[in-house]
Amino acid sequence: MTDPLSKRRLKTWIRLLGVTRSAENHLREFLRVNHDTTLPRFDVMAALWRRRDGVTMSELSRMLLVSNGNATAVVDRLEKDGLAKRTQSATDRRTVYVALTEEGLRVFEGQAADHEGEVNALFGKLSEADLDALTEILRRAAEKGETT
Amino acid sequence: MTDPLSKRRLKTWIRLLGVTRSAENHLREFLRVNHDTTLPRFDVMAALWRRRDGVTMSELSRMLLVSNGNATAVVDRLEKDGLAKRTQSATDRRTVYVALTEEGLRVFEGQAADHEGEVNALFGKLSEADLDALTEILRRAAEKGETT
DNA sequence: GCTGGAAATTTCAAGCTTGAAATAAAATCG
DNA sequence: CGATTTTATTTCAAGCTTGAAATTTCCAGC
Repeated sequence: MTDPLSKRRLKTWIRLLGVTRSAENHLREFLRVNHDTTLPRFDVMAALWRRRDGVTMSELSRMLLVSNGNATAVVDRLEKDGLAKRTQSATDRRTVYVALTEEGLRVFEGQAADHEGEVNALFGKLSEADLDALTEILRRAAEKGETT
Repeated sequence: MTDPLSKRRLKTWIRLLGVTRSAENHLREFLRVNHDTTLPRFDVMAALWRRRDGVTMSELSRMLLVSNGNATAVVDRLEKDGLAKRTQSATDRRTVYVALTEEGLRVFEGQAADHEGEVNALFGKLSEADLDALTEILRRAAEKGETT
């Protein structure tokens, strides 16, 4: 039988997508204008910053929810610009660790502070209660289980 | 002065992005496997279906929150596959209307029913109250005003 | 120690996406 | 009217992204 909430879930998903895209577009423009960088580069650098002691390419693509090939391409470009570097694992010759360079670290930290400010402004209308509620709903949404 | 909620807003935004990407990845795979199509094509067709009496290229890209060049490229491919067609405006020779063809309409309606079912399953854990709350929070988030 | 399968990464083609520049047509206004 | 500006679309280069295939290395079981 058809779920009576089906249409509402679809509509809400479309709204969610709209808000997310809109915020992404805003942040993309912000990073481009103020830091001459792109969202994918920023995302990769953020992941590398969060795991400063080293990440493998696979972990990186899992963290960012993108394909392996994608991670390879973005890291290639960051490496070419001297912002990231690869290191072969000593114990497993298939594995490659990626990390920010000194410069990458410095550059990212400058971007990150600004980026946080922009996100804060973008979602300035959300109160603490909103954030709590949203977090809880997102947690439940991520369960992707059956209809209640 | 620094906003005490700033870090929480950032964290919530990252979660929101994670849930959205995860759902998009799932739906992309679903459309690929079951309907041999892609998310961007589906999105464009959905917009054309919603506005069956015709949309201009500009309206289309605004609806989807993508660049003009992007809309052009996707519509080009849909047109090549006989799923969409362009028509010159009679009154303004700059303007182009896009619409689904008969086949496009038929194909989309098949995909859409399935897609809705998949979204419903994906967010099956969200109750009606959750959907109400989420919609309200998203509405507020979209206001992008100052901190309260 | 072999051998077959699993895992980590890269490569590649095709499609997606942006932002800027180019084209063309319409609107504004002196 | 004619010049300027605005609007609609396309084109293009560069970067992003996927999914599949290729490579290399490790691991499990014989």
